[in-house]
Amino acid sequence: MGSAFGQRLRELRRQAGLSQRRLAKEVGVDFSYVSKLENDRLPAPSAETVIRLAEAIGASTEELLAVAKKIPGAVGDEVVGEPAAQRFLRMASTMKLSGPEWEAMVGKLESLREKEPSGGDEP
Amino acid sequence: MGSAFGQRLRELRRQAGLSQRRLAKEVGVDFSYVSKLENDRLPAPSAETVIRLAEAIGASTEELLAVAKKIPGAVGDEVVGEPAAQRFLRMASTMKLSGPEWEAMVGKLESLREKEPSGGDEP
DNA sequence: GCCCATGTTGATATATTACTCAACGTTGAG
DNA sequence: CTCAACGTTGAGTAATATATCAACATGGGC
Repeated sequence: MGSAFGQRLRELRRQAGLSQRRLAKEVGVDFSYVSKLENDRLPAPSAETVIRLAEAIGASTEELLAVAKKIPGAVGDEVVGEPAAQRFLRMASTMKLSGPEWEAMVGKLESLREKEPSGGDEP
Repeated sequence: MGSAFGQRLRELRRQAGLSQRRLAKEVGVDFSYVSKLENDRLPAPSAETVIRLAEAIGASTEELLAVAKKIPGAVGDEVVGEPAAQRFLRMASTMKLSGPEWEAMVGKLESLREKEPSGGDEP
């Protein structure tokens, strides 16, 4: 199982009509690096570089981060400070949550705060 | 902003009645490493070492992982492959979820699968 | 034929992570 | 005193992450 990152990057770059060199220049990396990424000769780049790549080719940062299996440092650092967050992640991992299930959890997250903050802590 | 990891590790180790050398031996690291960790002279260890430390001192792995701000590789790799998971994490991060809110999300996770699988398509 | 834009490859560089090793200081028991 | 267990410190190492640089190959346009 290759990382699939390279293949997807190549697809998206071509859809954007960019050469490797042009893309590389826009995101600020060496063009040969892009080539190696597309051929899976090197592991996926840092989350920050993945994000710049996604932006340059007009793709979803979340999709590209997902295929790269990277978490932006800021997000990770912010999230993991709570023991309950650790529990949540471990459970989600062992349950192997599907995409739709994750979507459902996003929905729960939204509803967490959009309902009246009247003071009660459980509905 | 010290990492707080060192202080907590020291507390827990003392509660467990272990010397630095004894603990180090049990988890398989050098004793001087434990000393530096407790004095915040070095950043928190890898998630795997944090877990072994927690086990050796009889503490909650989740608490120690949380103060170390580390995610076990297995968990991270499992979780981040879904774009929706990336969205979830980013939202959770910007919302700065509190402990109780994370607990609530754990509850949602549990209820996700314990309710009748009415249309089950796999045995 | 020559150029030049594109893509590929091998060797190498730099930073960070995650530690170890050797030496030194302190304190209480015998 | 001395020695033994405990703790602290400075320097160094090994592995991984994250790339760069120089060189080469290919195909289309003039």
